[in-house]
Amino acid sequence: MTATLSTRDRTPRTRGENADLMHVTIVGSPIGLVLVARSALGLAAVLLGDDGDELRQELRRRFPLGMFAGADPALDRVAAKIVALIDEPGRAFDAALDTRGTPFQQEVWRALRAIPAGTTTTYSDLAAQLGRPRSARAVGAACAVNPIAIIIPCHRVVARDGDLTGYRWGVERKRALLQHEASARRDR
DNA sequence: CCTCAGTAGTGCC
DNA sequence: GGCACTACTGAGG
Repeated sequence: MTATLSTRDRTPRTRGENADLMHVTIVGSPIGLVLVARSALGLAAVLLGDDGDELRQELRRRFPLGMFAGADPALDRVAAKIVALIDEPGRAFDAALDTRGTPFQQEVWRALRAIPAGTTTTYSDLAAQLGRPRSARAVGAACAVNPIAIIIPCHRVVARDGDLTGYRWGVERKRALLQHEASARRDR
């Protein structure tokens, strides 16, 4: 089927170029700091890290022309939901997303959202699922630039041999997320 | 354990 | 259009 993108479709060169305003906040969580950015269209970034300045730099790298403002009530609610989702991975998250990427990236990110908490898939399985069985490496590259951690659960993709391979925000964080999701599922 | 080739998508020139 | 990157994978040493 043809991908009908519910979010804005941008070419690589224009990614992040619109200079719209985003509200930004940084909150603490069991896995470190979480930067949350929200545009008028929805959640635009969830970045993980240990240092607030580094998180702000990463946000700037991803949205070179973005204009950033402090927290607002809608953003606070979304941030609280995200932290809750880290604690209870099975929880639903229904807020709108403003994902910006190439059509291929959008496809990959959409597929990632269908991976249930407590389970994993592999880069090659995901590629096959998208009808591109030889694109495992490209899938990995798309995961690596996922702008919305946790909500787009790229941490649930592992190598075919079970190795965690990589995680934009640290393999140790990926391991922690997966272990917590596995145990949360057992507890149900 | 290692290297290597084949591979698709992306970004920079 | 070219070229050098990847969070890949399977084969071979």
